[in-house]
Amino acid sequence: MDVSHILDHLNDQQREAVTSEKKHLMVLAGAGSGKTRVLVHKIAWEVEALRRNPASIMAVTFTNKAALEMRSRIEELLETPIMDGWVGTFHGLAHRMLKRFHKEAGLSNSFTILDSDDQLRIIKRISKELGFDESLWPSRQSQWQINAWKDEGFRSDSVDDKGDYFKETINKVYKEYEKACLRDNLVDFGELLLRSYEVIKENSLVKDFFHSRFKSILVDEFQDTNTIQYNWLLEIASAETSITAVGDDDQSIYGWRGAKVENVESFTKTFEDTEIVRLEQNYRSTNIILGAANALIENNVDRLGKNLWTDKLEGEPIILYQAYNEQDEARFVADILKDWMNKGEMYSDAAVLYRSNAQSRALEEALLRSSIPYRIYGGQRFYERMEIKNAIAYLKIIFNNSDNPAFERSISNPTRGVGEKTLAKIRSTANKYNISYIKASAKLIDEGSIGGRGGTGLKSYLEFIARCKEFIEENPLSDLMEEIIKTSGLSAFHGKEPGEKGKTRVENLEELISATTNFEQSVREEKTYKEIAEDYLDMISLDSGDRQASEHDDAAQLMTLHSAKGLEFKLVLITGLEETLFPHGRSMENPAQLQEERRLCYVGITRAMEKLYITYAESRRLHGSDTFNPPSRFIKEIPKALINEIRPRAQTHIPYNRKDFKETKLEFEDEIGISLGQRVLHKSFGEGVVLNYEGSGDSARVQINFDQAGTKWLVLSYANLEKL
DNA sequence: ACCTTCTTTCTTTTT
DNA sequence: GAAAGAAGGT
Repeated sequence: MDVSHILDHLNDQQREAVTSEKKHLMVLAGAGSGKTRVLVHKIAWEVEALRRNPASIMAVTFTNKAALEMRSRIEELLETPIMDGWVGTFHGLAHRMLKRFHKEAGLSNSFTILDSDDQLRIIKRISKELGFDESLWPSRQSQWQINAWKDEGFRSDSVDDKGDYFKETINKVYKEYEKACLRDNLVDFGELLLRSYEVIKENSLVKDFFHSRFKSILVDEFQDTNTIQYNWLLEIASAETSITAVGDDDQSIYGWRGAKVENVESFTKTFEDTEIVRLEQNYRSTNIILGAANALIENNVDRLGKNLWTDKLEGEPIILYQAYNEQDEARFVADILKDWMNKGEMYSDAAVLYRSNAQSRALEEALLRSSIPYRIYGGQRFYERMEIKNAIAYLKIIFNNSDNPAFERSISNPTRGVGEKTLAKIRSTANKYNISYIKASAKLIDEGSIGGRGGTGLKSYLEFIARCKEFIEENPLSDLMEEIIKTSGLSAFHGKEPGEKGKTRVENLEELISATTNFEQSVREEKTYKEIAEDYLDMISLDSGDRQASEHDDAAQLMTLHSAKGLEFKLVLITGLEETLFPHGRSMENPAQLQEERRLCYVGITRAMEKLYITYAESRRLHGSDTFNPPSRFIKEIPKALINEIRPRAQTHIPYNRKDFKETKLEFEDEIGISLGQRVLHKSFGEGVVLNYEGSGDSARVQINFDQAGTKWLVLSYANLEKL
């Protein structure tokens, strides 16, 4: 067969990667160097040149979106649909494995996937039952720690908590949480991976299945793998399996949620027969933009090393704008976008990036004022909305009696007189007889042990669920969905919430009905109504829907730097480059975290194809008070020659806040005797400049940027500062 | 069970 | 300054 078409449009490095004959392959793919291209072509190469069965290839990604894109690009290149291919996300593939081998995994065939909301609710209950004070031991924190342990591969009995009071305490919650999950057949996201890792490791039948089937595993965004994902991959691979890992250590920005860049290095060390290919030619950005990115990232140590180059034009200089405050910054952004459009460009080719979501408000207001259409990424996703989750809970309980979280959610939304007390009764009965909550409720009703409001409500609920079960035998999913939303009283319940909120909720519920209609129409095979509904539930359990609004309008894109990864835009504006904001204050002390911030900045810069703007504000209203932060250190790390700095125009543009600034400054000076910007001397930290303050009297604290020691908050009455 | 008021917190986010 | 969550009152 002629396979040249696979190699035709690749550069030397890309071709080297695709045709590499070593057993394993590590592709260090710089931003915009065509990494997905290599991944897709590598698969095509294995199928067409090496004559591998497509079913023997596994391709793993992190997001559903990436998996979908990879699949369709492979199909496009091979000109044939992949029928039984294991192309998907880590969690999706682990889920598939656990469904197939549920017996071996010690799960029932209808285990429930717990999202983080449900997980938190269960942890809260356990924490309470153990008598922990929520304010001392916040459940959120316990949840975080438990998930971190799972990501590291620890079960509660293997956690090393000896002598660590904090860990010992949370591990008590973990232990109970494990029990509860086991009893109710609940599997959280971390558990999908941990459990499937354990099964394949310990069960030879499962191991044989994977080892004999998969000859090649390809992993995207390898720098984002955490410990359990890495080990999971190593378990799935047999001694004969070749692994292709594609990643970029410079774009590792998820260390805070357990991702280990070190996996890149340990992979090449563990497997001797690994070819390392660097993709360094960038097809995206101008020379100037790339120069800035390269110079910035040079400041990180521990890099694997890589220097992007391009044969594109120099391009225009990067523009740096110093704004008075966040409003001025936003206005500037709006002006630039207007200009962009007036030059005949599309808004949708422009992105405005920021470090944290809170920054979007000022930008949105300015864009709204200038009537610039924008689309904002972030915020809640469709299947995470409360009203949607409530409706879905009904669907879940109809198809799975033992889905206790779905029972709890549906029984109390809408409220029907069944409160905490009745629920406690149901829970204890269920535990006593080892039955599901819904069976326990039926039992209690039959026994007549629940009377009054609770009894009536519970009874009609059970009848409703029973009716729905019959309904789906003869009717499509979308009709059932409509029945649930209308007849259960959910629509009315959410509709009477105050203000716009209630209206949107009802609209979303309507939207859910059409979502199910769409799903039905996309099903190709002959399936019963019931099967389609079950597929739908499976689909949404690992895909929380889109987070963006209407696709079609020509709108400027607003998003955090994190969500910009993997995207590209002709015009990029990175806003809020101020110390404490970006790099974020919480990451400034720790060198590893600071490097991650720098990589985040690198990701931001490398999103730009043609034109890059960087802005920062002298003063910014944050958490209700004005802050004055110096420009980000990242700005200084970009060579001056690549930057064109522009300052605000006429003084008349000075906004009101400027006045407030002076007033607070004066007040503060009167009271405390120190003003912002004042240089001071501290006994141990040396010289520094006052950046910010809060509080008054004895509790007043000042933030000082010391020349040597960095930025610190000090209580003024103890600091003994000397004015210089 | 529901509503109101107070307190607390304020990075990033996929599955 | 605002949103979310807890606590307390009806």
